[in-house]
Amino acid sequence: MNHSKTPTLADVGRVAGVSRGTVSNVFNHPDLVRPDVRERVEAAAQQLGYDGPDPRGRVLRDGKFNAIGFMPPGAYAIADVIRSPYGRELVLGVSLACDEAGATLSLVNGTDETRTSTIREALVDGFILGHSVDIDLITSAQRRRLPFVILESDAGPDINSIRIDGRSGALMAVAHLAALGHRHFLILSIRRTSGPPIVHMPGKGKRAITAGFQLDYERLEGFAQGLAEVNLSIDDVPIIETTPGELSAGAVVFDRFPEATAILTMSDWQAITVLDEAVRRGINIPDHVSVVGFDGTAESARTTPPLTTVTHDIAGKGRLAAQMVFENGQPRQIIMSVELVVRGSTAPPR
Amino acid sequence: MNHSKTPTLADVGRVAGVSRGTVSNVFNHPDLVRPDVRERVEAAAQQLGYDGPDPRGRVLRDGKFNAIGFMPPGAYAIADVIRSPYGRELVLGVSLACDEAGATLSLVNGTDETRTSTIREALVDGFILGHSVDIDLITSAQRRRLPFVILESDAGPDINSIRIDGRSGALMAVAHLAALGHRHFLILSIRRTSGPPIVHMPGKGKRAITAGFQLDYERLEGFAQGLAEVNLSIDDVPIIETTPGELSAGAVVFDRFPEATAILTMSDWQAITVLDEAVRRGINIPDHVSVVGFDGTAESARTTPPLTTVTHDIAGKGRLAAQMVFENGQPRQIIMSVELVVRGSTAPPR
DNA sequence: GAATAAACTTGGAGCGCTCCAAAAAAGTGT
DNA sequence: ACACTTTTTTGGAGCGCTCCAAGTTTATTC
Repeated sequence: MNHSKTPTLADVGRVAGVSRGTVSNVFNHPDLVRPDVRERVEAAAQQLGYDGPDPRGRVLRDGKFNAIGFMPPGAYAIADVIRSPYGRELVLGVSLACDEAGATLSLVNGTDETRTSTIREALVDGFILGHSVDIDLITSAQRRRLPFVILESDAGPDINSIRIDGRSGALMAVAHLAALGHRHFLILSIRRTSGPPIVHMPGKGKRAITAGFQLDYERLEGFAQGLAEVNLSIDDVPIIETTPGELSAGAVVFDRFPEATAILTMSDWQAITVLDEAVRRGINIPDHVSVVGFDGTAESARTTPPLTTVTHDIAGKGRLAAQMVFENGQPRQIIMSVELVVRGSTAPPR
Repeated sequence: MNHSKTPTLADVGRVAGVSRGTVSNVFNHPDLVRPDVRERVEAAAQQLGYDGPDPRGRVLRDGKFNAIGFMPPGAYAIADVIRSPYGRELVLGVSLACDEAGATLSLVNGTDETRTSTIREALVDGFILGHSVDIDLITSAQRRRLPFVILESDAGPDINSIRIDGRSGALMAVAHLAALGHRHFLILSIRRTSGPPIVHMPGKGKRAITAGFQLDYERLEGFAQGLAEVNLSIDDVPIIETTPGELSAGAVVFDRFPEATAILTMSDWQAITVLDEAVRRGINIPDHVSVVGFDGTAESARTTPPLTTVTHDIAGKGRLAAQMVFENGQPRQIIMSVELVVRGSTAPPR
C-alpha cells in the first residue's frame, strides 16, 4: 500500500490496527478516542506522511465547501474588480465576513458565455452576484439550490438582494447643487455596452429609460425628481453614457457642454475623470464647474479638490451580503441608506 | 425519487431510460451521444430540474478543483491584502493568470494558528504563499503534495519560489542617493511583530541581522553594500523597524533623526508615510530630505512629489506564480529584476 | 443478407470521507 | 462474579460522479 500513492484514512487505519472510523475521529473528534489509541493512530499517520483527511472526501460526504463565491457583474473579470476602487472595497467587505466565518472567498470568473456554467460548477456554498438582471443567471443560481445575494438589483421578494437607495442619493445630489444656485446640469450615466460615450441631447424624448440596469434607472429617477422640484426637467438635461473605464468622458463634457455648471455622475470614477480633464484645461473646480460623485470610495476623499459625493457603506454592503449567504435564511431585500458628503468639488455657480 | 431532494445523474437516467454514464456523457461529451438520446436525456433533466452534474462528485472522482489558493503572508488577513496597494497588485496578477486558465482564485485565510490546517483543507489544486519562512507551513504544503510557490523567500532548490532581486534594488537606491551627494542616511525596515516602531541607534553592533525574513535581510545587505561602496558603514546608519500599517514612522524619523538627508525604505507605503509627515511639518521633499520607496506600486507615481522607488513588476510576479502552480513542473527559483525609477522625491542634499 | 466495422451505451469500480447504529470493551456497583 | 451502565470502536452505507472495458446497436461493405 505504499506505492508513493498518497495515503488515505484506510491506510492509516490499517497501519495503526484500527478502523477508518476511528482514524477519522482522531482527526475530527479526538475527544472520542482513547488516548493510547489516538497516539497509535497519530504515529501511524506520521509514519505514512498522512496529513489529515483529504477535503475531497469530506466535501462529497458533507456537501459543504466552506466557501462563498463572488461573481463580478456582467462582463467584468476578477481583475477588473480588484482594479476598481468600488470593487475593491466591496470585496474587502466580503472578505471581512469570510474572515469572521472562517470561510474561503472564491473569486469566480464568468465571461458572458460561461457565467451560468460557472454558477453550476463553482465549489462554493453560496454566491454573491454583482448587479445584474440577467434572468438566466438567476435561474442557474436557483437551480443550484444555493443561497445567493444579488447586489444593486432587486429581483423580487424570493431573492436576496442588497442595494443602496440610489434614488434618494441622486435626489440629494441635485438638491444640494440646486440649493447652491445651479440651473445648468449635465448627467454622466453608465453605458452598458462597450464603445465611446453616447451623448443624449436635451429635449429628445424621455431619456431616463435608456438605463441598462436598475442601478442606473433609479438614479436617473432620483435626478429627475430632484430637477422637477426646482422646476427643471431631466428632458432638458444632456445625458452622457460612458462605459466604466472610459477616459474621455471629461473631454466630452467640456467640449460639448461648456454651459453646464453642475455635473451629476453615477460613480466617483466618472467624477474623477472630469476632475482630471478640468485640470488639463485649466478649468477650476468648483469655481467654474461643480461635480458630484457617487459611491464615496476612499479615493473620493483624496482628489483635488476632494469630491462631494453620494456616499454609502460599500464594504458594509459586501460584508452584509456575505453574512446573508452564510445565514441562508428567508429571502430579504435590503436597501441601504446613502448620505451626501459635501466636500470641495461643489460651490455656487460663478 | 422525487422527495424534493436534489436530483442526481442517476435520477435523470432513470427518467430518461438510460444509464448514468450516458447522462454524464450528455453533459460532458455530448458528441458521443446519439442526438435522439441526448434530447430525451435533456428533457428528463429539464423535467427534474437537474442542472448538470454536481461538482462534488466530479471533484472526488477527478481529484481536481480547478482553483488555486492565495494565502497571505504571516498574520495578514485577506482584507489586509486587498487594502494594501502591493497586495492588490499582486492579487491582480494572480487573478489575470486565473482568468486565462479559467480557474477560480480562492483567497484563503490563515490566522497564525490555522494556517497549516487551512493548507490541509483548502479546496485548491495549488497554492501561492506570501513571503514566509515558516517551516511548518512549508511542510504542510509539501505533505499535501500540491504544487505551491513561495513569494519573496527562497526555500531551497526543491521548492518553487519567486522573489525580486532586493539586494540589487537596495544597492541602486543607495548608489543613486550617494551619487546625489548624500552622506546622512536612515533606513526604515520592517518590524515583524506588532507594536510601535523600534529604533536601532547607530554603532550598536551589526543590526542587519535583526531582519525577520529573507526579504528584509537581502535589502539590508544591499543597503550595507551600497553604503560600503561610498565608504560608509550600515552600522553607523539608524534603522527604524515599523510594522506595515504603522502611521507614526514618519514622525519618528523627523523627531529623532533631523540630520538625516536620505531616507531608505522597504516599501512605498513607508515612504509615503514619510512624505505625509513632511507635509505636516512643512519639510520640503526633496529639498530638505530625499526619500526612496520600494516596490513601485501604482500609488508611488501619484504622490506629491512622485516617489523615486525601486520598482518591479508586482502583478507580473503574481501572474507568474499562478502560472507556475498551473504548470506544476520542476521546481524553479526565480529572481525578478528590479529597476530604480527616479522621480521627484530625491535630489541633492541642501 | 451475412460479415465486418463503426458508433453508441452500459454498469461496475472506485474516488476518500463521515455518519450512525450496533457491537465490543471498559467501568461500576452489589 | 454478575448484571448493568458508560465509553470506545467498528464497518456498512452512502455522498454523486467519471472512467473504461465490455457489451450492444447501427451502419457499411461485398
